[in-house]
Order: sequence, then C-alpha cells, then structure tokens
Amino acid sequence: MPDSLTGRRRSVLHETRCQTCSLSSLCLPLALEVQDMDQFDAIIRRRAPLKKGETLFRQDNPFTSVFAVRSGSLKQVTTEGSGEDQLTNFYLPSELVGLDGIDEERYPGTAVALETTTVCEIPFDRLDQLSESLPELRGQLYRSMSKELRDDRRMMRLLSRKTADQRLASFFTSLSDRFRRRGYSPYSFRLSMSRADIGNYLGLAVETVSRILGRFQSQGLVEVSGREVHILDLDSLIQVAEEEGAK
Amino acid sequence: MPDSLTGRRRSVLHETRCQTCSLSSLCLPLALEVQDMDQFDAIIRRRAPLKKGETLFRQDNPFTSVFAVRSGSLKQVTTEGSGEDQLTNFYLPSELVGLDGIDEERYPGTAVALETTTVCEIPFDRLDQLSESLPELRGQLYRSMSKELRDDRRMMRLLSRKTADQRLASFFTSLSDRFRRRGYSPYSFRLSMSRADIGNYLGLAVETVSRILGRFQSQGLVEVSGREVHILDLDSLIQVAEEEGAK
DNA sequence: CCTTCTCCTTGATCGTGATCATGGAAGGCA
DNA sequence: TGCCTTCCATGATCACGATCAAGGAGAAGG
Repeated sequence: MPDSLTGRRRSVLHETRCQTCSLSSLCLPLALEVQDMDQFDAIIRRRAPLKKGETLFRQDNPFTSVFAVRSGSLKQVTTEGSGEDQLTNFYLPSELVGLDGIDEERYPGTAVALETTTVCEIPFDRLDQLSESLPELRGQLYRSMSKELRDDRRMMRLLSRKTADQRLASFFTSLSDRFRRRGYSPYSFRLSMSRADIGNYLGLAVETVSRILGRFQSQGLVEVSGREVHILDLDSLIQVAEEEGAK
Repeated sequence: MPDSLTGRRRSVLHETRCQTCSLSSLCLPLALEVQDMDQFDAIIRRRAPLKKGETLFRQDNPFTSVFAVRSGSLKQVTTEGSGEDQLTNFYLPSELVGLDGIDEERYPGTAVALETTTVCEIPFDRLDQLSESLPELRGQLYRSMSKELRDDRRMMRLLSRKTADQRLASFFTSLSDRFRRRGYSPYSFRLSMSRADIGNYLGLAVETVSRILGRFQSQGLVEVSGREVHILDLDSLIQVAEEEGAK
C-alpha cells in the first residue's frame, strides 16, 4: 500500500483516521462504507489540541468549517448586545460544533475548550460537496442537525417549565446518559465545567447550583466533591428531573 | 405541453406551483433556477387546507414529510411524560415545519393550525434525493435547519435571561419583523394565537401576559384589542426587548 | 513557602412572576 | 336569541430563586 507513509506521518502527530477512531460509530462517518470513509477522511483537517480556555472559533468569525469533538469538551457562548453571555451548549466527543453558523456564514457564538481538547475540522464546502455523492453522509448530516433541534426544544422546555431542582437533575441525568453512550461510566465522571457555567447554561444563579447540589448530596442522590461526581441513585434523579408540577 | 391538464387540475384545487407562489423567494426553492424549480415542484403534494384546531401531524407519528406553510399559521406542541404541554414554536408562511423529526423518524410534537392554514407537503425522501442533484436546494435545506438552530438559541437566551417584559417585547418585535419580511405591515397585525399560547411559548403565566400587555398599552407602546395589535412605538419596544439587566 | 486569584459554599433578604380567585367579554352553536 | 364555553383582565397573596454579603478551599505563580 503506497499510503503507509501517509498513515505513519499522521499517526505521529495524532491519529485522525476515521477508520481507527473509536468514535466513528457515533460521529458523522457513522454508516459509511470503508471506501466512503476514506473519501470522508481525506477532507478532514488536523488541528493542534486546544488547551483549556482556548477558543476554537469566535462569535462572528466567518463560518468555514464544522468541528467534530474527538476528546475533551467545549462550551459555546453567545454575547448579545451589551448583555451578559449566554452559554448555549456543551459539546462532548463525537458531537458536531458549528452547525448553527451555516445560515449566516458566521459563527453565532464563541467555542471555548473546557479542558485539553482535540477536534477534527471539517471544511463545510467540502463536506457539502461530498454529501452530494454519499447519501449516507448527507443523511447523517441531516440527522445531526435534526437531533440538535430536538435537543434544543427539550432545553426550552427545561428553561420554561422546570424548577431549579429539576434542571439540575436533568443536567446530571443527561450528562450521565451521554457518558454512557460513549462507553464511559454513567455513574462516575468529572465535570469539565464550572458551577458558573452550569448555572449560566441552566438559567440559574451560581449560588442556586451550589445549594441544590448540596441538597442532592444530603439526600443521597449524588456525591459531589469539587468537580468529581458520583451518581448514587440515578433512578431517583431521573424521577426528580421528570416529576410533575405536583411537587 | 402535455402537462397542461395537470396544471389546470392543480389550479382548480389551489395553486401549488412554486413559480407563481409569492413565497418562493423566502421558501425552499429560493435560489433555484426555473428548470430546477420544476423538478422541485413535481415532488410537492397538495393538501386540503387545515381548519383552525386541526392537526397537521401528531407527536410520535412516523416522520415522512416536511411542510412549508403557504398561508395561515401553526403551533408545535410537545407533551413530555405526564407533564404539561410545551409550545415549542409558531410557524408562519414560508417556514418549514417538521425538520426536527428527521433524526428519530417521528415527529417530536404535534402541529396544530391556529387558523385556516394551507401547507405544501414535501416528502422527505424525495427531497433528500433531489437535494443530491440540486446543490442550491441542498444548501437551502442546510440553511433552513441552521437558521432554526440559531433561532432556538435565541429563544433559550430569552427563556433563561429575560424578564417577563423583555419576553413580551421580544415576541412582538420578532412577529413584527417576520410580518415585514413577508410583505405585511409590521405595525398592524392580528395574533392567530391565544394569550395562553403566548404564555406557554414564552414561559409565562397567562395572567402575566395579560398584565404586561395592559402595561405596554398604558405606556403607549402598543394598542391591543383582543387579538388585534397595533404597534405604536416599535423603537421603544425594541429597546425594552434588549435592555440591560440594568433595569 | 506564602500570596493572590478564582471557584465554591452558605446565610439573609428581597422581588418577580406564579398561583388562586373572580368577573367580564367574546365567540360558537342550538 | 340566549346559553354555554372559552378567553381575557385584574386583584391579592405567596414562593422560588436572584441578589447581596461574607468566608473558605483550591489552584496558579512568584
């Protein structure tokens, strides 16, 4: 195979071939045939890992690419007018960042790494072209966007109807679920975001986040130490997250 | 032309040809060449107009099509668990309904007509196929979804950071803007939704909606009589919608 | 090491908007 | 026409969570 050198060179920097990526079953190449994956692979750009606090792109930067998170995590923050920032989303491995920039050809928020984070950069014009000949890829892209729409609607429900307790419980059960899907423990994980980030995302004051975490702990639902989280009673947590207005 | 009969038959029911639709410059066929528009036209299905209160699709129905609103308006309502309904969106002419169902192949909410409403049904598998050969159409579809993502993020900001006054003001300025873009008066329009719908959408109690509308009226910002709205001072309304936490 | 931030926790008070309660207006239907 | 239902407005009270205030814990950097 004449591409062994290419393969080797890539590996030296860091592995970016989709075939060997443990996330390929969750990420865009999902459902691609091997030869299709090669094509897809070819348009992906490597990126130096981001350190904590570094930005992947800034609000209003021209939109060029979407990014798949390989490891680590990011938050997306939007500043509107002279108001405060609004944290609109957290992104975990295999998730796509930047899809909301297609329309206006600018990123509608700033993406900041919450820890050391690596991403695959996917130039959107190339992706669009490739999606012409690969129906599976196109479908996957539609699905990714559709899923994000659905998640947003769920978030709206959370913000407009749920109490602070329900919001926190939802946040933890959702995180737990996302970790499980990625093959990590759904019961023990480390938060990469601060209390302030969580509060901002959930529409709560930092103090409220702290207090409720304390309460959850004293109720035996979770064990929290700094950013280290152990979920002790996932079922009850789910129940809290979904409980009726009938409190 | 052998298709004159088809053309005529269509017109008898109601005009559904994109070429003559006044919304084509806002809708999916935007930026399509005439001959491409014909292809697009061919996959669209006619639909009998919906009467007020009738549903276009129900939550958890299998996803088959997206719908472009031609006239009238719809709301999308999601029922989760045994909790209350959440109104996730209003749809006006030229907007696409159902895009959030692609991912799970089920509609994530029920779409209900707020008044007599006509829609163009666009079977998604056909749309996807066609988007393969029509890059402009594909781009338009990506943009539509991306725009909806952006709008959702704006809504999250509204729900998590804005006061009741700001929410109502935002709601009216946004409606005003959407009417203007569609060639209607941005200052005088009729609300197709009830106060309860508005409250549900904005995360407010009906009473709060009523009270604030009354206040806006006494402040000379708007004149409201039932569902008839006249915006008297759009600038101030925009200012209220955007004003700082510095109240 | 100690200093200096940033991050987190806990307490006390206050305000916005939900909730409860009621009456009136308007629209659908016999 | 009048009945009945749904929708809307307005008043009184209350609770959830924001805000203000202060102190502790942990990390970064000299």
